[in-house]
Amino acid sequence: MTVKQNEFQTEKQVFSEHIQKAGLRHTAQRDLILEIFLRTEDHVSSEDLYRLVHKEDSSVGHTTVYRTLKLLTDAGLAREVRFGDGKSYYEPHYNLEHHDHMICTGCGKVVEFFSAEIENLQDSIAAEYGFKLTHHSMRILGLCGDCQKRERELNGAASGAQPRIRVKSVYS
Amino acid sequence: MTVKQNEFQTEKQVFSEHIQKAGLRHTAQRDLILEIFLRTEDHVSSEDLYRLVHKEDSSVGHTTVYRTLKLLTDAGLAREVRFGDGKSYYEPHYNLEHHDHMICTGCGKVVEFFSAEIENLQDSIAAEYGFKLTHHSMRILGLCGDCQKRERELNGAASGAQPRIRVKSVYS
DNA sequence: TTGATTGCAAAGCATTTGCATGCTA
DNA sequence: TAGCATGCAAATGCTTTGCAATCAA
Repeated sequence: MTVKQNEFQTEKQVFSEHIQKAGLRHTAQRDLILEIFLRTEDHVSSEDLYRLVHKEDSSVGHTTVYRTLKLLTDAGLAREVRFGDGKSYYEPHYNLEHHDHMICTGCGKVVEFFSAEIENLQDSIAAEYGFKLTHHSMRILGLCGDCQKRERELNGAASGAQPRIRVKSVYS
Repeated sequence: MTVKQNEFQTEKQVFSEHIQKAGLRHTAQRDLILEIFLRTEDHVSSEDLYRLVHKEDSSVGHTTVYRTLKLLTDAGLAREVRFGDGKSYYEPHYNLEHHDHMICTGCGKVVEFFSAEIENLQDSIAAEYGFKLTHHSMRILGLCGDCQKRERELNGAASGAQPRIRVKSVYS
């Protein structure tokens, strides 16, 4: 494969350790899937990742990608997010600052953001109810600037659903 | 049917108006589904609501419940929430103060809470990115007090997944 | 050698859709 | 009467599972 050997050393190590601790096995498929997953930006669905992996090694099946994404999530290397379309998306998680998502209902654009104040408030709310917070997800749905503009231009014409586009994320 | 006639007058009116404005039709099924939906507490899945409705009128089909829940959402009477198990849940929305959810990953208990500070922060974040916020959802996942206790008692025994129980909500 | 892992195909779910029939306006 | 609504059955789309073959340790 065409993958550089010394990228993502830490993540690979975390993965190896998780595999050993859990008594699982090291396989070429898992390596490849991890490697390609770590190179993704934004949020990949299992299907997205499957296609990427399949391009490099067409012997890897859908099922393995599904199973490996769960494994990566368990290992703390991936985070599962849902945007409300019924699918699961995954994003590399390790050593990444936690963030939340704002999604445009017009074009599907996803903006990632982080707010320390909101994080703190979530902690105190959890504490208030005696919960030990493990993680959380927050989604803000709205219309992005472009879509507001487009809506003003169409003005009144039933705009219907725009094709769902996922653009490169914007970090705050 | 055994439904009291003067409950939920406002909601019924909102529904009627929505139906008229959209050029749709008034049917016995829609009335019954709305009526029963408004009497639910917590969050019902389409399946849950179907069973409740079916008990009163066994001629009502699954499909109609699905379609009516979407209609109620459009009319602003229902809110769709997802807890991450792949299903959609709905809760009566009209005239209810907005709230978010905290979910116990041990027993599935759902606590509803509201934080004005978080609401405000969400507004400013949306504004910062030029979004016109329409709605949002926030889920906090963690272990509730009881499950923490149970975990401490089992202490080390692989606890596995507890049966998923949905308890009556706690309002803040 | 042992048993975890894989990929295929099939099964499971929740949800949606096609279509003939029924019913509202 | 026109055409929206209904309910059934079938289709869809994502995810999971059963299983025989494969492969890591």
